[in-house]
Order: sequence, then C-alpha cells, then structure tokens
Amino acid sequence: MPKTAPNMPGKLAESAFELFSERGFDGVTIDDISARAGVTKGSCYSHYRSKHELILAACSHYYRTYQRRVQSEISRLTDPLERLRRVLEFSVRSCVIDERNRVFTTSVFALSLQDESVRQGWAQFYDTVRETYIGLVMTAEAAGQIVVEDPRFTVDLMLAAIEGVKMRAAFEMHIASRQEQQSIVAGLLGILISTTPETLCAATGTLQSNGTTGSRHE
Amino acid sequence: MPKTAPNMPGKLAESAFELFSERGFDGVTIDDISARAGVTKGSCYSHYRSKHELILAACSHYYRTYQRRVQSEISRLTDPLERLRRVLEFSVRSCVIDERNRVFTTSVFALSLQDESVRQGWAQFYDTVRETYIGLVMTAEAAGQIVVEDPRFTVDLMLAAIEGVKMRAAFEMHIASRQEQQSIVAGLLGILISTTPETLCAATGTLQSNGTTGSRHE
DNA sequence: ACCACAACATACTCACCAGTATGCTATGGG
DNA sequence: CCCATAGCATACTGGTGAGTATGTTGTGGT
Repeated sequence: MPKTAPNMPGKLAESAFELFSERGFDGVTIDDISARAGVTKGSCYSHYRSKHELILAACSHYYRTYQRRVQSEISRLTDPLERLRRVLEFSVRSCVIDERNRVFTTSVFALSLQDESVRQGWAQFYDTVRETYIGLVMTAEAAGQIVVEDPRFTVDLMLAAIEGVKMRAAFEMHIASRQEQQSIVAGLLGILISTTPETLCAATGTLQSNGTTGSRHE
Repeated sequence: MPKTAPNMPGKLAESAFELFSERGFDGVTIDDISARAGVTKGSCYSHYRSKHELILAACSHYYRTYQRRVQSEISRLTDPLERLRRVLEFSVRSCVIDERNRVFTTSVFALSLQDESVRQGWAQFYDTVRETYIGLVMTAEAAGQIVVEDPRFTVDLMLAAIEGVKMRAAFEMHIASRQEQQSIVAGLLGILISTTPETLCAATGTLQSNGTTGSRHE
C-alpha cells in the first residue's frame, strides 16, 4: 500500500507533535505540518480527516513516547527506592529542561478544558502515570525502604507538585541547575515520605477550635 | 471626558477577562468583548490599540482582583497560622471550584510561553504571591507556631503543588468535596512544615552511595 | 450658542487558514 | 501489460476575524 514513503501517518503525527511543541496548536497550520513531513496538505487530508484528528494523533505520540522513556529509564534498575528516585529525577529533568515538553503539555491542557476528546486522552494518560508512581511507592514500601501511610493521596499531592514545578520552570530558569533539580527531587520525596492527611489533620488540628473545617464565612 | 458610559476601558477589560475565562484567548473576538461591554468594535479600538493590549488589561484585572480577594480573606484574622491556613484554603477553593479561574490562568500560562510581555506580567504576579506566602510563613514561624527550615524553598514547592492541584481539579471532580479540600490544605501545610532539602538529602542520602547526585548515565 | 474633540457606530479591507475539488502518478494485482 | 486505486500535488472556496477608514453624536469648554 505505501507508494513512496512508508508510515506517513506516523510521520505526520510526529511532525505535528514537534511543531505543536514549538508554537502551540493555533500557531501551526496543516500546511506547516505537511511540509515538515515532506508532503502537501492534500495528502495530509488523505490520512487525517481534520486538524483535530492530527492533534489527537500528536497527543498519542507524546503519551507513547513519554511512557517508553520512563520505562527505559528504570528498566535496568532493581532496587525499588532507586527506581522511584530515578523516575522522579526523569520527571523533574524533562519538566525543567525541555521547554518543548512544557509548550506541548500546556497546550494540551488548555485545549482539554474546551475539548472533551482531548480531555479524556489526557485523563487516561495521567491515570497511567499515577498508577506507575503508586506501584513504585508501594514496592518501595513493601521492601521496607520507606513508609507511606496513604499512597494514593500522597502520590496525588506529589504529582501535583511535579506539575507545578513545570509551571515554575518556565519563569525561573535557575531551576535548571543540577543542584536545584536534586533539591526538588528531594523535596518531592519528602512529600511522599512525611505527608499524610491524618497525621497532618491531627498535627494542625489544635488550631481549628471550631469544628473540623476552618471556613467561617462564604 | 466620559460621553456616555464612564470607565469604559475598565468595563472592556472586565468583559475581556470574563470571556477569556470561558473560551480562552483564541475563542473570543474583539466583537464579542465589545458587545459584552455594550459598545462596538470601533470604540473598543479607541481605548485599546490591539487585542494584545486587551489581553494584558484582562490579566491586570485578574491580578488585581485576586490579590484583593486574598487580602479581604485574612484582613480580619490576627493569628498568624490561622491566616496562613485561610489563604491556603482560599487558594485551593478557587483552584478547585472556579473553572473559569482555571481556564483563564491556563490560557495566560500557555500564552506566556510565546509572548514575552504576558510572561513578565505573570512572573511579577507570581512573585507577589510567593512573597505573600513567605511573609505568612515567617510570621507564623516567628510566633513559634511552626518550624520551617528553608522558607523560600519550601514555599516554592508548596506553590508548585497548588498549581498542580489546579490541573488535577480539571480532570477529577471529586476533589471539589469539602472534605477532600481539607485534606489537600492539610497536605500543603505538611509540605511547609516537614519538607526541607537538607533533611531530605540526609534522610535519603544513604541510598546514593556514589556521590551526592544519583544520576549515573545521561 | 457653537465649536472641537472624544466616544461611539458602520462598513469596509485583507490576510490567513481549514477544508475541498480535482487532477496526476506509480505501484501492485490480475 | 494494463488498469484500478492509494498516495500525492495543485488550485481553489469560504468563513472568520483583526484591524482600519470614515462618518455620527453628544458633551464640555468658551
């Protein structure tokens, strides 16, 4: 079936991803994407019926690539805590260093607030990432290396922090220093190890003399 | 000087903000904004020279409003830790409940990756927020209510987590429950109180037998 | 009272770009 | 060897929306 170049759909998806990662969805035209893939608009439309389909394809490309990279990052490690740490380091590194990653994920996020199909794809991806982390944490716990009282809650909080670090990195370049990255990884591990809702509610509960929640007005 | 309606620039900025908060920057036209403000495109251009200027005005509107709300939230409180907690609650609440806030900030963030002036405005705003938090934390610490070893680092990490919580909230509605919100606030406080880079480097350093940083290849 | 001008409206231009219509080409099956 | 068709190119349409040109009105200053 391939007449000249093989796997043109994949090539188009990759080109789309690369361009979206530079200028966002609205800053890239079908002509741009087609040109980068070495074809023209007409043939692009013989593979994808709309720009929207191309966006979804670019997202899938990103999700696949990300998970592949994470796996290859830890495939040779066996020590559970080492694996966890390595994944954290990878996340921080890719968040902090790779500006394109930032542009792409931000665009996806912005679009997912408007587009249901994009939202679903991202939600599923995020879920996979979360489960990966939970698995790593629980393995490390089973090995007696760390103590985490509520893995799901704690991992969620840590994932939120990672997401936020990505935001900050766009505005504060100094984060890119190797030392700073290590501090961040250490901080993230600290969230995992020492934070649980129960202990904290207990620890800070002395303050809230009036009931469990502190909001009085509004 | 006002011929018919007073403070039309402000009204336009507010209209712009409201519409941007629903459909993002690209989903809103100058006609839309003008119509909501009760005028037409022509007169809009006699106040703002371009859509870009309107975007900046909408951002300023948001920054101003946000800070005003935070201040009014704690103006009647004197206990330092109570003030800190209240601000955290407000942040989580506005992140989690207010979808528009999410759409707007996400749009701003996406744009700031492309546009220098938008980026600068956001960076300045974020800086103000950070300083506010650092002030709250240090006051609480001076009062002997909490112990935070490295306020700047810790506040940064917690702010990152807040930003990330906003992301998650878009995909997981269950966060909106009052109880979940309290847990998140507790978790954020936990980040402040128990996380410092030094202690954590020390606590987890036993792992890294080879040097201070754990990355071997790459 | 009247003039100057700011605030507003109307009606355009122009560029951009998603999507389409149509035509060309080369490959693989018969 | 030939022809059907997938893969590709070219050239178009149509809608949209930012920005502009120009006309109208009401108000404040004198």
